[in-house]
Amino acid sequence: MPELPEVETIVRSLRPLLVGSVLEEAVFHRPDIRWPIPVPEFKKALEGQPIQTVERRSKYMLWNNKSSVGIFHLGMTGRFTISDTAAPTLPHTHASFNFTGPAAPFWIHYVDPRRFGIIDWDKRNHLLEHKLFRDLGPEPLANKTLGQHLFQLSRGRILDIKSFIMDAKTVVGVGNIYASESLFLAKIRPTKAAGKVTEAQFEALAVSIQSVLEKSIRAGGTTFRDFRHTSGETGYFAQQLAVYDREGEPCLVCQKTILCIRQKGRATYYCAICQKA
DNA sequence: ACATTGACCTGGGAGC
DNA sequence: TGCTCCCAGGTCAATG
Repeated sequence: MPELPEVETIVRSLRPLLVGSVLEEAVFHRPDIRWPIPVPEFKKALEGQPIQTVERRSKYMLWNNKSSVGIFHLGMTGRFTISDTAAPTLPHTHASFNFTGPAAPFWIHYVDPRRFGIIDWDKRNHLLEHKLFRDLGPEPLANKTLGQHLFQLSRGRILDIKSFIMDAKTVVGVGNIYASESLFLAKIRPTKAAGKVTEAQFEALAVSIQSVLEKSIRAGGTTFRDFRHTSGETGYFAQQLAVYDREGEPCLVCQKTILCIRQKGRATYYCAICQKA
């Protein structure tokens, strides 16, 4: 499932295709995924108009036309496929979007077996007040003050640092894989209370979050079970993971066994030797 | 305000 | 082979 690097990779691959193309028709094969899709409103706002920009905010992909924005979240198992036909090629295809433009007409299919994803829309100038966007924290990439932001926001918090950085109100885009990976890189124990993490540790953590996300984007995103690029290739960042999904295997730094614990029901991987503080 | 838990779904793999 | 159980990359809503 897509974390931030996967969504960024998908956005970069779809952008050249979509920008300047006209969304002729949006077809919804079922009216609800995670939540009901506002089908008539979406069609009215997006159909018949050229896409001006395609961007990512948090793990959402946004299709902007002159006045409206289409909002897409891929949940845990979502993907887009590109096709030259209207017929869905995969099971669990919940929506299909027909584009015309400079090149031949094409269809983008939205596929999400588990239906944890979201399709919505808003007026472009209202997006920041949208329920899904108004409480989001800052983007982690190209953010020079991330360390300070995390430090100040964490004072007094007893929540463990791993859950703290996974909360999108703290900072967006740090999912379960990259939370474990960045804490390992920064040598911070995942169970430590966020409020006890020092300013210097947060500076190191900010650097680690950024480097692990950027490295994954360069590699085309992590792939485990569900994520594929729109073109169908798998990403290959998984080969570079230091601790995630490596329970029982030796730490790449000290050779001690990698441990797996649960925090808020989610698996956390770490090295007890390298992550003492 | 903050912390914790449950809920939403399907599919794949492990174990019997 | 077939059944059951457990797990999965997210995040919102409801509850203390």
